[in-house]
Amino acid sequence: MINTISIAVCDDHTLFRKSLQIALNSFSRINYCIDSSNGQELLDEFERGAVPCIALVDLKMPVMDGYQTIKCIKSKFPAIKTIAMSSFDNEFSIKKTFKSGADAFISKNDNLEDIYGAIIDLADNGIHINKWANINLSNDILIDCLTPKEKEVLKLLCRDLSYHQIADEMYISIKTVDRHRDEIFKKLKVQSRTSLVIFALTNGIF
Amino acid sequence: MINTISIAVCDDHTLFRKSLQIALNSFSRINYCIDSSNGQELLDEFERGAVPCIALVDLKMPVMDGYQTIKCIKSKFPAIKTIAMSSFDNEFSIKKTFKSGADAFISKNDNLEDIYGAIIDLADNGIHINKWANINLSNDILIDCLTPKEKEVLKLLCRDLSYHQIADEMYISIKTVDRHRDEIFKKLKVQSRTSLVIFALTNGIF
DNA sequence: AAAAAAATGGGGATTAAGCCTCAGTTAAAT
DNA sequence: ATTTAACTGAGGCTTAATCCCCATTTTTTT
Repeated sequence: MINTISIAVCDDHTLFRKSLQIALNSFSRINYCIDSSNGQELLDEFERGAVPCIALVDLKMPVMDGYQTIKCIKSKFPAIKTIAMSSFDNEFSIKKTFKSGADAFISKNDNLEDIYGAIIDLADNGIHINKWANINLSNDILIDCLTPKEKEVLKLLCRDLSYHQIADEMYISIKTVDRHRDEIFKKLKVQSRTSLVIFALTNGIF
Repeated sequence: MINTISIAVCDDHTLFRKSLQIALNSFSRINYCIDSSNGQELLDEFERGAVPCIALVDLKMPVMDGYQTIKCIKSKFPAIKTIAMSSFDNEFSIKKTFKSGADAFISKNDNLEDIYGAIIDLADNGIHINKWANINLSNDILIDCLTPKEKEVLKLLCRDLSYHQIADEMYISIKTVDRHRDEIFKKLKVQSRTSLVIFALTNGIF
């Protein structure tokens, strides 16, 4: 057990990042806290030798999102414990987070004490039993039940491409695109691409 | 000029709200800082007598959004200076913010010093020349050029209602809905409701 | 009072979306 | 080796969306 804990905060919103940094520094056991505005920047810091005990990573970021960032950290710096932070506390985000190898998940609706609790747990025991972890991660949900091709079609549908354009992009026939769309609609229980876009954007899917 | 400044922070994300609160309290001239998670709660606090010098209000909140909240504050507690905070620093949000009667606009991409600067300006001089204010607020942009009826149609289009449903909702004919839509498309330069939804959601219009 | 902007809605046309069934092929899993 | 899941695509259909044109009435502005 280490008494002083070093932290890295990674979030694209400066106001949040800097505030959280100050807030965390007010806890006695946290001795210092670096910050960066995206995943790439964070990894660069680590390469330069500024390696913390724990990294707090926002999921929605430009350049390199939180999932990718956590994956990279886990492969290059396995000693660093990672905590994902997200505004979207739905099953999809949480599941994807743990699949990326994160050690904990914190919602932006949680309290500072929750995040500090996770930090302490990870620093002292290397593990944190997440309050979000039991949100039935067992049964497949929503986008997770989509096949690779269906996900690709979904992504293009949400970029407002027509069937024709999607067919061109994927080198398949319009009819196949239509079949994929049909499956997506049934699996996600929607009847229009508008619903799909609303779903994807409000849940932070892409 | 008052030496001690009291603040209220209103934001639905607990983690951000509490962090900002701690961060602001670290500035010597800020003596205390209350917080609430939505506009209604904030106004209730004010009614109860907890009236601060300055209110920091997030624009995107449940129950009552930032624009409405600022309007209410300005009508019921005109002495309180308001600063809007937003993740969306586009012309639309900024313009709408000042129309609501806000005294300043702060992007969540700004630094803590920016927000502290705005607070000091407002507390000492009652005015803050915003770095965002000169972002050509003069020429009409995007959604702002829509008529009231067009905005209503836009809102319903983004809720994935069909023309038929919109017509029913607004007590007008489908043909009129179609004409409104036509105008919206031309004004916002889009060709599909999907683009419209993407535009609205990624810019925090609704 | 005159002009401009907003709201209304009809006619009509093309295109895209959505929905269903069926069926062959390929790849993965048991 | 056989079942299962994924990918592929055809035919055909219905409805909704998109995009023109036009005209009238109401409201607002000048």
